[in-house]
Amino acid sequence: MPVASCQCWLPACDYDLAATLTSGQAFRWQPQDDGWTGVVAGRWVQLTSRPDGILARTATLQTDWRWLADYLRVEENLAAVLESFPDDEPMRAAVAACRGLRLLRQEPWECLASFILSSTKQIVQIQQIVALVCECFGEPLPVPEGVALAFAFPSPQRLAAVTEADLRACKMGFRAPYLLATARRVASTALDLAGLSSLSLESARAELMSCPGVGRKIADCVLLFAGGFPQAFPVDVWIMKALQQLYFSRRRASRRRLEKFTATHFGPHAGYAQQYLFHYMRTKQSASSPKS
DNA sequence: AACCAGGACACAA
DNA sequence: TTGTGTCATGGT
Repeated sequence: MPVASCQCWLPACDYDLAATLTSGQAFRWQPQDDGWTGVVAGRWVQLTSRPDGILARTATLQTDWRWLADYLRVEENLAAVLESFPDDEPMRAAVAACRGLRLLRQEPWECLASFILSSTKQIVQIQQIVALVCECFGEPLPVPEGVALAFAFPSPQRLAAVTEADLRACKMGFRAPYLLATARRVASTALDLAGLSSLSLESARAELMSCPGVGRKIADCVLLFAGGFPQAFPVDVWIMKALQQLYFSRRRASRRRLEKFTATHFGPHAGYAQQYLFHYMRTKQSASSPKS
């Protein structure tokens, strides 16, 4: 049966939708026509960038669009965030190169599961694995006519009920037992993801790190991208490279020293600054690398 | 065709 | 505390 689609206009200035959706924080967005399609809060969505806002389209009737405005954080004052960054050369360069890049507010479970799958994988591969997991175990969603099938991200209960072999069939390799064990922890309510935001940064981080396959970096990704902790500062290989060559050139700082630096130097929106550095390093490299 | 990817973990020294 | 090997897969 044909599904009536529904549209909404979200005003937003200085919002680089493409950079935001491809900057390695969310893994379910794919380009389609002149916009992007994905799944937010269990709904198929198509987003199209406009000079002064974002055009959103869903497959079913929506009376309240807060779920999407919250996800996109369209109400956030980006100028205030950028002004809180340290006034140094690396941050000036990153902001100049990535202006309009935003942080999203994702659902904790999908974010946690996705980043467990992210370890030692390129962003393209993470997208493929996550897509497979959704196709295999997620509930099918209503989509407009003529649009490819879409699936919800599978619940922790659903993943807790599958086998490690089922997960390995999704090409996730050694991450399969990690995802399975964590899904079972969340499904059994041994880990309360919704309650993380009421904890201190340190306590919330410790809670996440009690999950198998979740170390400091993945925990900080979940805290920053879904937990509402603006000071969480995930350090991956790109950020490490940025810190070494932009802030500690040839001084070989200790891990303890780097930890203190990332926790103090970048201000109250350190996680935002981190995302700018991350995207800056990645796009800078691909721009200078030869293409076939 | 090597090298490396939004790491975590057990185990050296 | 910091260094190394291992894990699985495939993009560049």
